[in-house]
Amino acid sequence: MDWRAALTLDGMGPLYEQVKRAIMRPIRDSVWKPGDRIPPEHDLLSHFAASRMTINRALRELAEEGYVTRHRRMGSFVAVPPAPTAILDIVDMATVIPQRGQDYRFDRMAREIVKADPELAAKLGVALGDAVCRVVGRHFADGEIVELEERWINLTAVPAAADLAFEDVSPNHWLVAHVPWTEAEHTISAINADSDLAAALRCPVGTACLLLERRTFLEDQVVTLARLIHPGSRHKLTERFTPRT
Amino acid sequence: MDWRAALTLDGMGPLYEQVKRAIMRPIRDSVWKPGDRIPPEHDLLSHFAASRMTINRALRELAEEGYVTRHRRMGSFVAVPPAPTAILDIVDMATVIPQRGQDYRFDRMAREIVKADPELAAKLGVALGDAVCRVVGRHFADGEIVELEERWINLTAVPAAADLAFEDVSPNHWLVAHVPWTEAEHTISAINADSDLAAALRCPVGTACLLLERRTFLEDQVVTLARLIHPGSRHKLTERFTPRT
DNA sequence: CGGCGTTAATTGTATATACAATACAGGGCG
DNA sequence: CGCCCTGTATTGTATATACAATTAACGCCG
Repeated sequence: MDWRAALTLDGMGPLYEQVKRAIMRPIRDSVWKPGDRIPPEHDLLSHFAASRMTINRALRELAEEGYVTRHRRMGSFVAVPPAPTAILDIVDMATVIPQRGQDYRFDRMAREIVKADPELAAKLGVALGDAVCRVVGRHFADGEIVELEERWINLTAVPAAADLAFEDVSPNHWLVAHVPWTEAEHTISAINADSDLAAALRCPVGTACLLLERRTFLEDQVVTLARLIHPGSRHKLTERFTPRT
Repeated sequence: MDWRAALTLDGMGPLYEQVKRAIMRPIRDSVWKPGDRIPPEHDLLSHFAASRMTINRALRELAEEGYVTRHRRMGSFVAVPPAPTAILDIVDMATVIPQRGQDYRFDRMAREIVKADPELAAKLGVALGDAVCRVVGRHFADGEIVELEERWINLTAVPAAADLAFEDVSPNHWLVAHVPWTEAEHTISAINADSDLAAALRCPVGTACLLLERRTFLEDQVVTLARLIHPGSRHKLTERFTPRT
């Protein structure tokens, strides 16, 4: 019954939006965790002194947005956060591979702090000579190389990364957990493996590889730059979407 | 007043969803074009014999989904579709290349009506032996080969395609202009050019190429299947997007 | 104890109604 | 003519109410 103290209206905007925010607050703050029960409409209705249609609209929209799930007779619950699987979404191998029941391992090959040369400075949007953390490593699934990751981190935007070794945890995995972002830019192309790449991927020279370059932004500032390379024939990436006609 | 004939309910599912589909039909079929006025709630209400809340919910959700725009006192209008620039969106070379100031040409290499073999039938979701139109052609920009298109069209879903030669206009261009769709599925991979592909693209054997396979759906029915192949080193595809949360 | 019908809690949809907010349209008036 | 004021069409939100659908829980009965 103590949920009543946590759910307060903020008096701004339409009532149904206030109710949405009131319910999102304990969800955002992890006071209510995935699977937890949300009070039924009838209780919220009396608590907020609103009509059921208003409460229903708030919960229905939260359900459409994926934050809660609802079932007749059973009630409403905090949703489990969706696993990101779409291609160009942030795919974190450390999360995806175990989900497929495979054994995951990250193998760091290099890590250094470099000063930005003109090309890197332009791509990262930093000043010439600014410190950038560069990490190279491989992602394994059941012992097979799934992805080669070459990563530059803007230490001006993410100073905490300077103290990390990235020996067992990939930059990708650490970044998605610790650094917020607002926008991402992707470039996909196909390249032939040169001798260095072939050695790193343990594939024949000349093999067609899928190269995904990603720049991640936080409010117009480039946070990080990644080159993710997949041995082409083996790994396909799919997504499905609906048009925004 | 002739809009009344075009707006019919289909009797399936909740009323507000039927109303949504009824309104989407003329929008999807371009009978109502961007900027066109949608009848006000009051008129729809009497036409469908529904309450205003139901009509309002249908239109409100269509607005949230980006298909219509609404303004108090002014009414509801068909939304102008956002310019399709994203990578995996429908990219029509015949549109994009002239926009870049380059000279565009389509060169048809083959066209045939085939009967679906088991693999094709499965991919297109048609019965074994159903008629399928297959077209192969190349897209040129300033005389250079930019894309090889191999296309299968489900003639059950798009019978009109049986009468077209696709000599100068690509299947892609014709389809985006004439055939509505609701969903698309993409698979991206990298392949090495074999001798046939190398000949078609006029590139060395073994060149890494970007292969984009696209299945386009209209209400769970596969309309068309495309294999779009780009010489990898030269052509990159980019998109930019914001996270969902 | 097990199967089966009943009840009840909860969400899903629909209607009728009301008032507020917005912004165009038209008229009165200087 | 230009300005303001009011009327009005249209969408936005809120309430009260009703019935349908789903399914867990209960209780009855063999």
